[in-house]
Amino acid sequence: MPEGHTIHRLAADYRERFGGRPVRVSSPQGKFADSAALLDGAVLAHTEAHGKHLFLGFPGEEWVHIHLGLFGKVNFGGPVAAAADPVLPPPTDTVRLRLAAADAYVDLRGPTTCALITDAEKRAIHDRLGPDPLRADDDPAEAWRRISKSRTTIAALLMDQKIVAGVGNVYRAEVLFRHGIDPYRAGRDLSPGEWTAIWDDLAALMREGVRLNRIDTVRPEHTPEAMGRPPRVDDHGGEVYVYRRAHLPCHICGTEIRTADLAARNLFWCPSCQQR
DNA sequence: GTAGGATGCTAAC
DNA sequence: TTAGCCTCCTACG
Repeated sequence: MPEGHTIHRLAADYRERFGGRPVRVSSPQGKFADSAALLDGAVLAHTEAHGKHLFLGFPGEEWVHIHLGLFGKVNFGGPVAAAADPVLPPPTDTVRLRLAAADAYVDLRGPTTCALITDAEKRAIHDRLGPDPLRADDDPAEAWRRISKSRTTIAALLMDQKIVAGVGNVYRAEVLFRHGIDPYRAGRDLSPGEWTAIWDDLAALMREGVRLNRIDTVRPEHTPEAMGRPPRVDDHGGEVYVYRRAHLPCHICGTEIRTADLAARNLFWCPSCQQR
């Protein structure tokens, strides 16, 4: 689940359900227990996302820094139904962080990072992240400065959070397909216009991802209905062109989708639609 | 029941 | 470049 759109969505969901209210803070799994005790009863004052990093702000410029990594999951819930005196279900023992109010809770499991940090430490995290297509004030030129000088492949550059924040393996594969760009092209071989188009498309796709809480990248004219084909089911919940479709025919040209290892991640692309 | 993978990242070699 | 971390789910016996 967790690419940047998930994290921005979580920032909004945490704010909507707990923002401005005092929250009970606990760490049933234990690894965040000391910090949870310090925060217990404090008001959740801010929530913010930058790329795949989530920040929960408490009074005194203290922040809970959360990074889901590959496995992290967040689960919102309410009281057990049909109880005369509504009670929240007890957390299971893998819950790293639970925030709870009288009528709602949110559980965090399996994150790479869940730590209490200072405002200065938070600033340092922002400083090492590139611009995020989902942050309105972020500047794509900052990313272009590095991409346009780099011999590294655009596929690797898009996954580098120092260069662009929030893009993961799905958006990487899909945006390159949508622009017909060979993933192995060097960053410096892209034109400024190509970069602008990629950035604008990422911003639009990821905004849609926040809204729907899933990744859909297939243009209306390429949906199965539009192309007169049987409906398809992508097993990660969204509709995509190439991600995890290795050896299946390309939706547009029928060529077999290829896959390869790139920087320890699976890359997917259509060798026919994505040339130059 | 078990193995293997997954939308991520970092430290160590 | 590799191992390691964190958890859950599916596929396969």
